[in-house]
Amino acid sequence: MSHLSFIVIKNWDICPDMHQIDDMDVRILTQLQRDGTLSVDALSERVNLSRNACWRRVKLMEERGLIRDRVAILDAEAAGCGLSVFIFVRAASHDADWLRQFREAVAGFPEIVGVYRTSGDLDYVLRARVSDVKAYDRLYQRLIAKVKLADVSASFVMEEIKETTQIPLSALGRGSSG
Amino acid sequence: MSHLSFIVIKNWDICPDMHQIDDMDVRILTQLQRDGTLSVDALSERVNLSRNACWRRVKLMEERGLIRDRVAILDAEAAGCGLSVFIFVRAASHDADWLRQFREAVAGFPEIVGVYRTSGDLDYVLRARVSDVKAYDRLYQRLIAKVKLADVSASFVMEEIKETTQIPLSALGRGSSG
DNA sequence: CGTGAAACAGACCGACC
DNA sequence: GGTCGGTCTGTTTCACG
Repeated sequence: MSHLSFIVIKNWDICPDMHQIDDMDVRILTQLQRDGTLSVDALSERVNLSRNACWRRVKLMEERGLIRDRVAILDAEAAGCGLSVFIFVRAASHDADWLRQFREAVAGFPEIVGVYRTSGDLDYVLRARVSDVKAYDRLYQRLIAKVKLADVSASFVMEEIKETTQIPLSALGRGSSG
Repeated sequence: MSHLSFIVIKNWDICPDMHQIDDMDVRILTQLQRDGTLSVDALSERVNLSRNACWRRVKLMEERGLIRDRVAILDAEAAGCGLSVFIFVRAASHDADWLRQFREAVAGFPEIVGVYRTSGDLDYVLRARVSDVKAYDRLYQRLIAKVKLADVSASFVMEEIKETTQIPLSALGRGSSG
């Protein structure tokens, strides 16, 4: 496997307009996922490419939407949102109207930082960030007031063992460390 | 409640060195959580503060670790990691040695982007990003080969309804929209 | 906190090999 | 893809009110 130095993107036969990511792109993206403040100069040095070629690649990946955005990541604890909660939800009904209502509800709560429909088409996993259990309860009350839910159960995060925004690029074509 | 315009940080009586975040800081952080590429100039204009004062606040919050880092956020789909999975795990044993082993294992897998110990002290929620179900199975096999686990169940994400890195600052002192 | 300014770094974008 | 060099924008740090 090690003679394959390029990365194979899934769906490239289905999506012909999807562009290939090569090894150099992976190196650049790996750096930018770690530190988005890197100057093109510093970046080009780390990935072993000229300033200009590096800049062109970054711009291209930004245009294509591969690099979606650059943001500041805050310390949740220091920002007063030290309590993270997973909320497991079962839909009260199955129709499009309910889903629309649910979408609008969760979109309106900044405390809810993630909402995922999971396999089964009935279950949802939510993630919220609040200051404490009292704040969670207020969120819960406001949520169920806006949308009908069957079976809501919360799991409070005691410890964040790992948490990263980095999409795993090194594990695409081959096995990763493990 | 609406007469309280300042933000109350939890634990400020426990952590006397923790600094207060005022309304202006919240405005700045809100902007930077949305767009980390904002120049100090553009930022100061949006939050209604002078260039220099704005710059001083940003630097201070960076020093204090409130602004943990600035990173590039990639499009997972375009990066070939379109499948997101929640993995629910029960620990096989309860001792410190197992936990150490578990920590090291998950740290070594870039596909595993989140690991949370949840209330009960026995349950863990993991989140992984992989290219497809086959890649998930490979990850699963490698994971259970490294660490003993009881009850592993996976939930595949069919749809990401909401996903943000923004810590909810506006919902700290008062109720948020909802 | 605000202004202004100066010195420097970095982004951006040609032209060319 | 690499190099050169220009312009312009943005950062960083002054001094001063």
